[in-house]
Amino acid sequence: MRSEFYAGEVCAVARALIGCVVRHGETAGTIVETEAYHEREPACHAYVGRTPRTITLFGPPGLAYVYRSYGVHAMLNAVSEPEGVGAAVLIRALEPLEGIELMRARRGRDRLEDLCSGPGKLTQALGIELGHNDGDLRQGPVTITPAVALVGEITVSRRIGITRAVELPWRYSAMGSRFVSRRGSSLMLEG
DNA sequence: CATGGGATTGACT
DNA sequence: GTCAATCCCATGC
Repeated sequence: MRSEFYAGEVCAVARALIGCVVRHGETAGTIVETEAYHEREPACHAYVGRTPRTITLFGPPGLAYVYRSYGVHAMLNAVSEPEGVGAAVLIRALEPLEGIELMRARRGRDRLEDLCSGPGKLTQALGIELGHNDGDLRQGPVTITPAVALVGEITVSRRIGITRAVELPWRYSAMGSRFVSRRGSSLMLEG
């Protein structure tokens, strides 16, 4: 991934990440669902400004922002937009690609569709933890690399699981993929 | 220092 | 459909 890739407008980055590959150790998956978050809207953690929690979001583009959700799950984001702007793309679902047996062991599930079809599931399947916060997604240990296969049509819809700025159509998913997360509005606002 | 709220998931009714 | 688990950290006193 070229270094300026993540410096672009966060929704463009979220769309462009569909089809790219997330890898950690021997596990990897193709991104099929993302959401964009930006400091100017209240659903974004960076909305409150720079705090110990959000400082990574204001760092250079291409960093991993990993935080704990509901005290249980780790969430993986790609810091986007130029340094100084708090924005990131939440990686919400992957199509399992490599290390599937290890994913099954970590998840305690067998079905391929149950391994990475949600932001908390994919971090568990790939072994991504809070300690990966602030890491460089171009260097590893957690990496994102460009799409290898042709990327099909992308569906745009509203973000899932938030209570503020719910109207923004900032969720992107691979049309027809059986590996996307299942919850939330299925309203399609754009092809 | 005490409190409260999640960018979720899985089990259960 | 409902609900608890569980912890980081922003906020307010």
